[in-house]
Amino acid sequence: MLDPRFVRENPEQVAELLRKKKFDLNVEEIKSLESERKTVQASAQNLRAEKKQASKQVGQLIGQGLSVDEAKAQVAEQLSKIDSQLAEAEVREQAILSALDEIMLGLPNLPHESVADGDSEDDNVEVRTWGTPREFTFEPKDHVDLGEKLGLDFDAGAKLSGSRFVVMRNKIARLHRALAQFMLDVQTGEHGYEECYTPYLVHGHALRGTGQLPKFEADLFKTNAEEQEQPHYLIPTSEVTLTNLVADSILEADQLPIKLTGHTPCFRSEAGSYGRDTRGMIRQHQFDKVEMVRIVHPEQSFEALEEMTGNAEAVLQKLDLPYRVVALCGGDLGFGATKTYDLEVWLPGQQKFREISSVSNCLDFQARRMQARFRNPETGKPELVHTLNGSGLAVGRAMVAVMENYQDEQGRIHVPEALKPYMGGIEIIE
RNA sequence: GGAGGGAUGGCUGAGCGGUUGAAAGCACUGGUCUUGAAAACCAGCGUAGGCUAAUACCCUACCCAGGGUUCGAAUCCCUGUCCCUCCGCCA
Repeated sequence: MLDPRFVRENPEQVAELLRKKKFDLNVEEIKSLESERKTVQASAQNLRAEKKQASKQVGQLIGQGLSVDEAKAQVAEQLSKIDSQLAEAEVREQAILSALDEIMLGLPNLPHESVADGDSEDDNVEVRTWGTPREFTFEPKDHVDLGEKLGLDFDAGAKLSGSRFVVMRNKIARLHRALAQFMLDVQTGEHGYEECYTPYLVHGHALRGTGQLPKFEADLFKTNAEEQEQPHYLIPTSEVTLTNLVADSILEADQLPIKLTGHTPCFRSEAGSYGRDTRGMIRQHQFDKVEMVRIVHPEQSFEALEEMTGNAEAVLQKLDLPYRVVALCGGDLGFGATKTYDLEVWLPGQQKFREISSVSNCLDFQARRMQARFRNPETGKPELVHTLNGSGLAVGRAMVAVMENYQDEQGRIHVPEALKPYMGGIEIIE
């Protein structure tokens, strides 16, 4: 959430910035709701003050020896007048406040000044590339063709759960597990992240904290939808659980930065992407990811963004997979992010770079929703922290990249050097 | 699944339905004292909104959340969430 105060004091400026993100802010609506809020709130407050006075008077009269009924009678007429006015004022007040609240919760984060203009991923800016795509002496296959004989079974996934699910078997399943273990070891052992195991099901408030709710409910899987009970949602990423670990807390300055990582499955309904990437495991309803989250001092978030991007890159470099780093343009930037770098790995089967990691700085956008603060020693006051999150990396897509980049003419996969310690002696997947 | 207990300010922890936004202690901040520090003593110390030149007054709201009773609710009732104890079941 943006600072409501900033929004109402600078609606034009906010609208201008949000245009870069392709978000249309209705400035007039905000202005009129705001001015109405002020007048309604002021009158409701005055009425409450009067009512409070009257009630207090009853207490005082009783203290002076009047009976309760006599004391009540003294203020009855006055009170009934106040009550009817107050009831009306409160209805309006609540309607306006919830309308404003809904608008505020729906506003995306403001893009950083360094973010380029643009509508889609085609306008993202390449920052750097690493590695050289391998020259094949044969026609490289994509992971679906390669996986057919190796244990990557999309038909079995569909049989159990429908489209966009997969079953992995044998050495492919092992490779998938090895990748996750390897990534977790890199992030904990070499980059100082604390390993976490977190729930895969969360309450709505956690999703509200990181920004998936209320706006993106359609992208989530929801459980026990029967009314009454508070529903659980399957996490779309462990950014949700890792980041919300600091919700509703006031941290000491010396606890920062907090660096967390975890390996979890992620569940996405992929609403609105019916036609995209229907082949293979690029876009699944369930996939694994090793996530990185940092909770930092507000002055250090951009530095942390660069570092975290490097932390994700390290995994690709160790796997010797060519990739490029792009800075997302305004139109491609996510809801909570002010700036995002995507890592795109080279896929020989598609002859394309494909997203394998996304690292974002959310500033205080999530912290404000979560009420995650730290005590600033300079002011002695609690202030909002900054949060960042990034994939380090998406396990399924990393496996796709390994398969396609390490294939040979016979359709076998040669296990990358870095993964050998995790493969129990398996060097070739066939 | 069943039976109980609990949720109060940064923390611990009081709080007969009526000047209680809330005792006390700790922590923190300023001061006195001291060569300095500690101790001791004094004072201050929540958040948000409104008003305002103002981080000054004043007003309103907030004692887990949402409803309700009442002239008046931190205090009574209902629902939800979370935590704890016991029983049952269970990997």
